[in-house]
Amino acid sequence: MKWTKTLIQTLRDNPQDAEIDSHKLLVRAGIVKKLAGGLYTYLPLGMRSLKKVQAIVRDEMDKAGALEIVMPILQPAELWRTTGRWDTMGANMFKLKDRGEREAALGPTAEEEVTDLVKSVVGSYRQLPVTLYQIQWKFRDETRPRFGLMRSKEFLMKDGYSFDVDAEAADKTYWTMYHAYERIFARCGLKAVPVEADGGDMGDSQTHEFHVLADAGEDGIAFCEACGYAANLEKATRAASPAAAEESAGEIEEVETPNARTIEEVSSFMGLESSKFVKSLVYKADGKCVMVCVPGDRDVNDVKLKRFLGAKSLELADFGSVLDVTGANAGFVGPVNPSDKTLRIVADISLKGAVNRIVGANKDGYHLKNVDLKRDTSLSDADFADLIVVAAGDVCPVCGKTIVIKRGIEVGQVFKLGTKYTEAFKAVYKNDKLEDKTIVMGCYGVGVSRTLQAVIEYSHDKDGIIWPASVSPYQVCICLLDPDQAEVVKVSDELEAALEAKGIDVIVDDRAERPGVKFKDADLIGFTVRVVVGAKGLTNGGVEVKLRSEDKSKTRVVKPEDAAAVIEELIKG
RNA sequence: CGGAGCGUAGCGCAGUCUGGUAGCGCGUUUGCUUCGGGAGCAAAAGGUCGAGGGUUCAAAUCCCUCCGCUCCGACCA
Repeated sequence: MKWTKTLIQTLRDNPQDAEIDSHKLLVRAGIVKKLAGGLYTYLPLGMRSLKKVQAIVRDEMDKAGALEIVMPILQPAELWRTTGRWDTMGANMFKLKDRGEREAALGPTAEEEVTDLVKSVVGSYRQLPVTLYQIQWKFRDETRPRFGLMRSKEFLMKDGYSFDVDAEAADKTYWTMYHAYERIFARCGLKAVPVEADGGDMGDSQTHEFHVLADAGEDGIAFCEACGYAANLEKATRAASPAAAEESAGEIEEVETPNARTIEEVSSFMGLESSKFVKSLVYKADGKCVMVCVPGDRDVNDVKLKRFLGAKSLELADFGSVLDVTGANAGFVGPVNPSDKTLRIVADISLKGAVNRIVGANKDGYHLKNVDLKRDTSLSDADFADLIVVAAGDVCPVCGKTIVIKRGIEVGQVFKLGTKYTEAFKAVYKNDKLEDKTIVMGCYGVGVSRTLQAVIEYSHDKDGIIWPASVSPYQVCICLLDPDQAEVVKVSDELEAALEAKGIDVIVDDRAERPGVKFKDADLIGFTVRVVVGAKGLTNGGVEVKLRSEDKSKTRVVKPEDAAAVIEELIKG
């Protein structure tokens, strides 16, 4: 392909609306162009890379025995009502009506759609197991699209769904997919780490997220470098021990703390460390108020709390309810003697046995000193649990070493769904005794467009993108320095043909530009291999071959007739 | 949905406070010179100043309404 025959626009300046490197580079290198918030056009270069990621995903899915299908993006509301997700997913879905007032949604995912399909196609255990997948555009009405393709309203996703006869068979399928995912990301040039995640509404279902570690990542992950424990912050637990009884409890005492509401304000007002405080938050679990106490320097983990309480819904209580149950406004509430004596109080395990803490007094403008949680509150042993978000320095629940926190970009997830969807749809098969059995499901997602950006975030430098050969828009860029000299053009054309004959895709920068411009653009776009073909080089013995990942000073001068073979080796290596 | 900021040429920006012929850099087009890390000179094209309404002799600028975008937060099977 000749540069002048395609459509490439590179930009010198960073777009004003981009925050992270990969987003800036996506736009500057002419990979994508924004249409509106969260909506992007894939330009010719971006389309090529996107197709290469898709091809890798497709290849690994096929090898893992999954069958490709494609289902409608426009999904009838009825499907979603069957599982109740028309309402529970509600605001995240783009919903619409046709001229006959029939409701539908642009698919944000397809569990319902695929389960409905399988229910009508599968009837016998002989047809199982089966795994179906599609690579299809998904739509989510994100409250806040950001970071380019990272979180957009419309994105390309590979979604796969497995159907097995029982949990044991589903487990086997799960790990088949897990290993396929490891290969997919490795082939995209990524180091993606599987981390344990929370099963959400699916109860204790097993699930792993695949994350590419990056400072720009949106998700926090707890890691133990000693034993390899990795879990996202919703899920991560810690080996927490009750507070050591180092000191004897003092007399409880009321302190005036005017206008000091937050832990930060109160601790600086009183001149004490925030860890000496107990942060008390009032939540509504299934509509009923619950107070949660955690150390002042820690955050409540909503997922753990919800699970501990066995609640279906959980949200922070409104200010009015807080006042009703405690007798004070938010900022001055605490576990000691709330106005509602029936208020359920729970606390993080690390507060068990804690003495001499400071808590809100349930009286505006006051806090209590020297609180002994056992002596002064209604908390019993059963009210303590691991309820906080793990933080750096916590103790690994597996090996007891120290946990570190890193950030990651979630590029994929594998999930055991159990029978949540198949029960809702009554998707059953007949076993060999002609008994109806509910099919056991799993689902497996890869954010294809997000993976594309993750590659850039993972692999770039100050000059631009550094594409791995597997997903580079073109694997080789020939910088043709003297396009007006027939002899030079001939060498370039022959090399282009030789590379293409080897199945290597190549773009020839045949623009009437100065060398510097071509080098800058080649670096910015980041083609895996750059070849310089020019009159000067040819008189000095050949063409120059350089990997984008190599230092600028590093070049190989290669005889033109040997170049294709050398490049082939470099790409393989 | 709350808080903040921005919207002027394809891209990046100035001009708005203090109303008076719409500017700069990059990019684009043409010509000449240059030619190994985003060249120089010369000429040129390109704008309903986000939209609508109002004030005024006069509005990019002041006022009102709306729309869009970005960031922080909330949200994210």
